[in-house]
Amino acid sequence: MNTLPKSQQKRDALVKATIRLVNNNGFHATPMSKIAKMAEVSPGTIYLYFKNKQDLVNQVYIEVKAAFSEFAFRDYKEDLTVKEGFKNIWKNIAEFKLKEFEEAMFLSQCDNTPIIDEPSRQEGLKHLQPLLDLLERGQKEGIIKPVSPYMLYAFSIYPIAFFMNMQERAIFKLTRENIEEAYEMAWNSIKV
Amino acid sequence: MNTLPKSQQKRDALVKATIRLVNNNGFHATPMSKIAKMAEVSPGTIYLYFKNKQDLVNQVYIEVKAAFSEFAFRDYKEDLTVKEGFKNIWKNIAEFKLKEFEEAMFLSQCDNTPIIDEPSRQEGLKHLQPLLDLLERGQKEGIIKPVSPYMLYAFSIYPIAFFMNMQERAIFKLTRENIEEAYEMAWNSIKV
DNA sequence: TTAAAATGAATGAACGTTCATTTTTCATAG
DNA sequence: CTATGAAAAATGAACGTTCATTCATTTTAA
Repeated sequence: MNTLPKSQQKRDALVKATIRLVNNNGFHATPMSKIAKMAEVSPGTIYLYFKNKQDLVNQVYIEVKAAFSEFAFRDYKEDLTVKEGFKNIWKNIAEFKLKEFEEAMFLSQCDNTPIIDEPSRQEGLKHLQPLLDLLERGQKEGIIKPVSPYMLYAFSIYPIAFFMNMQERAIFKLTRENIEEAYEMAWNSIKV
Repeated sequence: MNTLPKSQQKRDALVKATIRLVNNNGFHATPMSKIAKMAEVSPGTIYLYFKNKQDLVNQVYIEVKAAFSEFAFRDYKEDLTVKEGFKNIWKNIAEFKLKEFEEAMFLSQCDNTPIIDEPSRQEGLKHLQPLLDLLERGQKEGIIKPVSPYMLYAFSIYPIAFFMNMQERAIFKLTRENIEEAYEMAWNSIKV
C-alpha cells in the first residue's frame, strides 16, 4: 500500500471540493458547510488545515496556479529554439485549459474577481516568467516582434482562455484540427 | 430644468452603486444594505425597482452590455468596407474597455463567474451579432481568414480584455502608440 | 385629499467559526 | 501479539453575526 497519509487525503478532498463548488456557485455562495459535506469531512476539520475561508481560497489558488505552470513548462528546455519552445508551451497551456477544465476555470474566476487577495495574486503572476524570458530571447534573435511582452501574451496566449469559456457553454469546441489552426494564428501574431 | 424623474434617478444610483461595489467586493460580498447606502436610498426601496438581488444583477448586466454594444457599433454603417468597419469597431471596443473602466470590469466579472443566470447570459451574447456578420462578409470577400468566427474573435477582440485587466493592476498600460500597435496585431491576426 | 413612493425597523434564515467532546493513532508495556 | 493510555485528529452542536427581504408606517406628489 502506498496511499497518502489520511490527513493529506482530507486536505486534498477539501481543495477539490472548493474548486468544484466555487466554479459552480462562486466563492461567496459556497458555504464552508457545503465544502465540508462534499469533502466528507466535518466543518470543524477545515480549520485544522486552513486558517479561515479566505486562507482556504488563497491556498487553493496558489496550488492550482503552480500545477498549471508545472504543466505548461514541463518539457521546456533551454536548448530548444524559440519557435520550438513557444510551440511546446502554447500546446501545453491549451491542453491544460481544455483537459484540466475545472482547475483552469477556477483560475479564470480568481483572476477576474476580487476573491483572491493581492499577495496571492502577485505570487501567481511569478509563474509566467519563463515564458516572458523565452519571448525576450526571441526578440533578441529578431524572431519575435519587438513589442511589449504583455502585447505578445495578449495576442498569443490569452485567446486560449476564450476557447475555454466557449467550451464551457458548449458554444464552440476546439477540435484537434482547429487547435492546430489556433496555434498557427498565435504564432503568426507574434512572429516578426 | 430637464432632469430625469426622481424614480429614474434612484434606479440609476442603484445601478451605479451595484457596479462599483461588485467590482470592489464581488457580488455575494456586497450586501443590499451597502448598495442602498451608496445609492443614498433605503434598503426597502431597492425592492420597488428590482424583484430581488439576483434580478438586480441580471438587469445591471443586461443594461451595461447594451451600453457596451451601443458604444461599439455607434458609427457602424453597412456601406463601410470590411476593413474600415472592423477598425471602427475594434477601436470603439478598446476605448470602452479603457475609458468606461468600471462598466467593462463589471462585464468581465459577470462573464467569468456564475453570478449571472443563463437567460441573461444568452441575452448578452446576442449583442455580438453585427461583428460576426461583418466578419462573415469579410470571409465572403476573401479578406478575412476562413476560420470559425469565434477563432477570429479570440485573436482580435478578446485580447483587449487582457489589457483592461493589466491596466487595473497598473502592470501595463495601453498608450496612444501601442493602441495603434495592438490594432495592427489584431487586424493582422484575422486578415487573410 | 388621496394615491404612489419611500422608509427603516423587524424577521427569520444562513453563515463562518469555535470548542467541549469523541474517535483515532501509535509508541510502549505486559 | 495484545493491552494501555496519552497525544493528535476529527467531530458537530452551538454561538453570534450578517444578510436578504418584508411590511406597517411615513413622506411626497399632484
